[in-house]
Amino acid sequence: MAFAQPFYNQSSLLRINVMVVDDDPVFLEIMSRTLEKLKYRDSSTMEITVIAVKDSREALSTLKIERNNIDLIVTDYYMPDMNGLQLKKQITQEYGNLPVIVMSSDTDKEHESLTCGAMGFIQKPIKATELTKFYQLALKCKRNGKSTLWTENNHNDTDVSISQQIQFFPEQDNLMMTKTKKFSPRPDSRSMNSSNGTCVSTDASRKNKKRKANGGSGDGVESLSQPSMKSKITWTDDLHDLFLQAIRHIGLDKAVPKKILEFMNVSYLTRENVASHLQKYRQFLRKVAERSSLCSSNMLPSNGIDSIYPYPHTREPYYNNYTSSSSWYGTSLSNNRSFYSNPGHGLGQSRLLSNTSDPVRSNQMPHSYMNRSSTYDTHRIGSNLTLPVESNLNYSSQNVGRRSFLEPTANKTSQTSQALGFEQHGLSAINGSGFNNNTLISYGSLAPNQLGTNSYKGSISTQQGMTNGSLALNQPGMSAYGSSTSTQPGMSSHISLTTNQPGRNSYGSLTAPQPRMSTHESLSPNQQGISSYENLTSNQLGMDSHGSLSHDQPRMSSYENLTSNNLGLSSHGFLTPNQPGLKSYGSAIHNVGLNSFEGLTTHQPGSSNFSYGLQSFLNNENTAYEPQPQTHAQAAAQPNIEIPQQENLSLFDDLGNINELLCDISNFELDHNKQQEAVSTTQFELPANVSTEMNQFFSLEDDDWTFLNTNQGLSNGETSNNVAPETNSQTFNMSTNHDQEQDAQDFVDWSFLNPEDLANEYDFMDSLFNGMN
DNA sequence: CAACATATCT
DNA sequence: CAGATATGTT
Repeated sequence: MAFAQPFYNQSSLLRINVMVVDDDPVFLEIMSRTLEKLKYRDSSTMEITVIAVKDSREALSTLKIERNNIDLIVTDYYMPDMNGLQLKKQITQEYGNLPVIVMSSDTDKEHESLTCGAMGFIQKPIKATELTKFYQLALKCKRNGKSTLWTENNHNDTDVSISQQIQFFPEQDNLMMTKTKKFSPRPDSRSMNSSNGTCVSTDASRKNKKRKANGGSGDGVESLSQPSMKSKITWTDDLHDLFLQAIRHIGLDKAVPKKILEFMNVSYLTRENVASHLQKYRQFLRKVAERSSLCSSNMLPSNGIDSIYPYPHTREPYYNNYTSSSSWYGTSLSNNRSFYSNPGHGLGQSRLLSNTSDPVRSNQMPHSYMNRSSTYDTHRIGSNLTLPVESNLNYSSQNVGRRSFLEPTANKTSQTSQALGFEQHGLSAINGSGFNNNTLISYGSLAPNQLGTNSYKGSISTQQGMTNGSLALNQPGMSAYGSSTSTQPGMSSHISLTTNQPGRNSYGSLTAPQPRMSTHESLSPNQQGISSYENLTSNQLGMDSHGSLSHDQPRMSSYENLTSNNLGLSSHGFLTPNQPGLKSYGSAIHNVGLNSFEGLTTHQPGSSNFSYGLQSFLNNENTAYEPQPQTHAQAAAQPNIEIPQQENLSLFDDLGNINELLCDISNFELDHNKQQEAVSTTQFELPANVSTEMNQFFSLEDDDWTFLNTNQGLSNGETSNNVAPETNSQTFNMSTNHDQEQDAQDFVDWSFLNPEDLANEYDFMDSLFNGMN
């Protein structure tokens, strides 16, 4: 790698490595040269390296190799293939939260950039003097240990002088110890345990077990000449989503770090990383569970939930699923059980989940608010609380000046209250918010206990109302356009959802125990009353699927492959044995009482072909069980069966854009190993003769820069309008270049059903089947 | 001893 | 606080 050496060949040097990405070669060169010229005057103290790359692809491949050596990334917005923000997201996905500054002549991109997690935005053309700010930022990030791997050796002192900032590299560990007492390395604990305090061998092996920066297999090529790259990984939402997916997939009680790590398949993650995160996650869940049990009497009454999900059998698997665990999760869910099982008290969320025009949480959220904001639609079952994208994203007009984009914690109550008609609650923020606000709107991180919240980014528990970002536990009645995790009843989500989410509507992956949902992607077991457009597995009652289905799914309707023991199914694809009462439009074998429009094979009594099939099905011929061995291919083919195409399904990104789901999400996987091509970079060998004063580097002056999250790397300070799948593999691409739309829902959206339809199982199924016919 | 859980540190 | 690291346990 052509530029790698300069990173390592100095013994004590503050190195700043800036990567500039721009497809305009002229600008790129000017920019790079200027940056190089702005080297700090004392080149023995600070060394600046500019890596110039011409496009996003090259930027990513460079990062593969030098991820941990890049302190700052400056990217143009408009570039072919992938714009600067897409690049940012991709970087975040693959390498964590590196500081990215977006450049564009288009000031309209400023807000988008900051919303999407860019650390800064700068308008082209750029004055040379402004470029020093890049170094300020790079230094700041480096100092805070947010951006690069050198965190272990970094001070966190905010007032550290530049001389103290000097970085040492591992091959100078001895030097480091003598020069900076703070940095005395600890003995390796395992070696201490295992070898009576003799930490030499294991310490060495561990210390030098460098994770490869290029996203390789992580096989730990040891090289004493390389620095120990122990970066502080950032659990971005995307990464956390993957983590959650892993937990879902493995099973909550069986999810251990190693398995999670294997599932996640993220090259730069270590088992320790996962273990640490898992620990925090468990703590989080426990906290939420405790809160839930404490607050359940008035915050989240099961009344509303139960009244919508009246089937006891539906609720049951819910709780039984995890009771084996004696860990935190068992505790958590047992709490949840009581949480859901207790008779409700009619406050708040039950109204959200009910078909009533009464005020939702009348003590907190007047009906006028609901009407005015169009945020809630009380007539939707399961609270498909679709957010009006326009109103949420329209920062102009009357909301200007009322919203804070950059001040995450300010208590700006009543700033938006008038717009929301909501007294002194209802602030809005673009960045992280961490307080107990009612009805706030946030485009950044949100913390617990935020009722009626609307968020575009990481949000955690007990937020009732809605969100447009990541959601964690116990968020009833919400609508999410990002990831959502468990125990979120009555939600609508456009991305991944995990367990225990009844009455939901999802456009992404769903896992077990989610009754009465509608989804457009993969679903796993024990999901009753679900409607799905992709793969479904066993034990899903009353479903409607447009993808593969497996066992034990009574009363389903499917448009693709079905396997055995599916009672009362309707299928438009292949069916396998023992599916009584089916209706099929494709191949079917061993089916009892079915109605088929294509090839049927043996042991299909009471079945019918197209000429009279539908009627026979409606006549309930599965009760007239008469074996009628048939030759295959006997039935007439049913032409032009309308099968909803996966390609037509839509996903919504965090900002409400519709994204076409082009590929099967099951193909989605992280692949950090691809694209190993050589990195071509341009280095500029210019004399460092531009003297820039020290204080220039450390004083941020007010000008037309906008900075967001100078403490980059904090996951809650970041925003993004995309989620995991978007940024990753070739097999799952969503374009963000769609106009904002909201209503392209070419599927059976159960959330639009009348609540009474869902209150009765048969009515419910009728709705389903009628919809299919 | 690897892997896990938990405690503590930064 | 989030993530890393140390320590105890299986």
